[in-house]
Amino acid sequence: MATVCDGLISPYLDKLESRGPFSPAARQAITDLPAKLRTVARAEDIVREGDEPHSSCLVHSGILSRYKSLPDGGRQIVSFSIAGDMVDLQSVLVLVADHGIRSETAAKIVMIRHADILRVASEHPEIARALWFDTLVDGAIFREWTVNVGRRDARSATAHLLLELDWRLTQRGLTAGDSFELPISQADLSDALGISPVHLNRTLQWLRAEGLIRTNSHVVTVLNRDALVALAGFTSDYLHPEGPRML
Amino acid sequence: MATVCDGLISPYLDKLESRGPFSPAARQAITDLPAKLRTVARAEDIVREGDEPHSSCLVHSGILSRYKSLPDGGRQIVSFSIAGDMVDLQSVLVLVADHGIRSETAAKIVMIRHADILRVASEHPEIARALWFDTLVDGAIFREWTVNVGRRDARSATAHLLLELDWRLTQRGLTAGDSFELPISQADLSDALGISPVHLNRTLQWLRAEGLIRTNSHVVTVLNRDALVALAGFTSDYLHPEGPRML
DNA sequence: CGAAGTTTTGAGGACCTTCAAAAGTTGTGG
DNA sequence: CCACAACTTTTGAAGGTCCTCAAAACTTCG
Repeated sequence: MATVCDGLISPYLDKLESRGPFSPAARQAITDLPAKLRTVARAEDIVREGDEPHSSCLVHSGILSRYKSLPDGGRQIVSFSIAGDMVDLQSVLVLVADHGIRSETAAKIVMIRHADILRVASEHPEIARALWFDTLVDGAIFREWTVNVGRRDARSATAHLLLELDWRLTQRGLTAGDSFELPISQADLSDALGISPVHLNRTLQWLRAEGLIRTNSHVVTVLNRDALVALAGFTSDYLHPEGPRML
Repeated sequence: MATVCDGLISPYLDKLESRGPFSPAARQAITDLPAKLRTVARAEDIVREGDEPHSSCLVHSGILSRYKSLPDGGRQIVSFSIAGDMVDLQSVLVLVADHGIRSETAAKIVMIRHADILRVASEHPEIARALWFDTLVDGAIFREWTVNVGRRDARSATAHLLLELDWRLTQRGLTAGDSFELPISQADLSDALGISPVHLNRTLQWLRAEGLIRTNSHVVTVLNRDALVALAGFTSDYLHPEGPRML
């Protein structure tokens, strides 16, 4: 189930370096982080609310969700994590998990111990800054998500979610032209949008009928990007591709 | 308009120290941060989307909001900041603001330059860790906000917002028994809840009629806390009063 | 091929919105 | 200190978005 390998961190290192260079020493410290690869099935809980995890995880492949549960059994997904994302940097400093992490698809994840993350962060201020920045972009995504469920109707919210995923997947080279895989059921997607599965289904039908998207067995194709962007009111600004302030 | 004074940082220092002690040197470094007091009127923009601010601000008194605007003129408030909160730690590392900051009431704010924050953070790893933790709690509040607008109906969402404010104000000693001041118009509150002003008005009337709260010229009194907590599904866990992991 | 899960369809109803106007409150200047 | 203007809260009514329940059609997988 869990094996120790080299090079497991490189997707995350790539992501951090796309935002600015590291010194050779810092680069090496990240590469040398002890990491364990773990394979998880679809719909598996990785962290439950109330847990006190001792590791963060990096997505190697697949899609994870971060979600909060409600007393009535409802679930609100607050973000999706894709390959190259460090999930739950939160738990490095916050002892008790206030939200759950679950695999929405079968996935491979890389476990990295908090103690090791804290060590490299304190030894290399540039790493501390990169991790802090990553946390800040996380926050920006949460804010946009709030706008999505709070102020956009189902059509533009759905369009916005698809465009965010498309944009982030493209950043990692995980799209093929205007198409990307999204092997997530409508029921789970509706938990991300704060709407009912039935209504999401009708919304998707409308997006297809308008010629904005096509879906084929969990492959989404953007057919009319301009119209979709206009409907969603999407800009990638909040994802901060420009990277952190450099000193 | 702007004056340099001593002791302006102490409310924030108190907040950070409530989560764990600092070394004397770190404590002094925070106290010595150059700060300027600024008085702002109600409904004044402090940061606009697209700005590149060079300072973060600490709330000395009053309430600020962080919000995102929509193409159609709509507005979604994603959090309120009260006395002792450091607002926009985000902009320390993120150059371009992806959201606005506005005074919801008349307020006094303390401006602290990013360069100074970065300096003390890099000189004192314990400060860097405290600021990172603060950012993580910020993220937790955004997530809960997403749940509020996404999965709770107007009644429980409103109850939840009031309880969050009550809890945070109590932490700072800004409540009087079960009452606290909330000098914010219903129109602005509805922007925080993602509902229309008219519907918020009816929701507040319902909360009053049920005997859960009383409102008197912008003073909110919690009359039946147990029922309000049950309605909202509120716990303070996500606000992480326990503080960060200690090494 | 059967079982389990997922998507789709239908219908009725609840929640929330919009528009418009009245009633109440606050702030300011004469 | 009152009068007026501006703003905020409240009320009413009609309509749209979205929800729930329930069942049928379609996929996927063992």
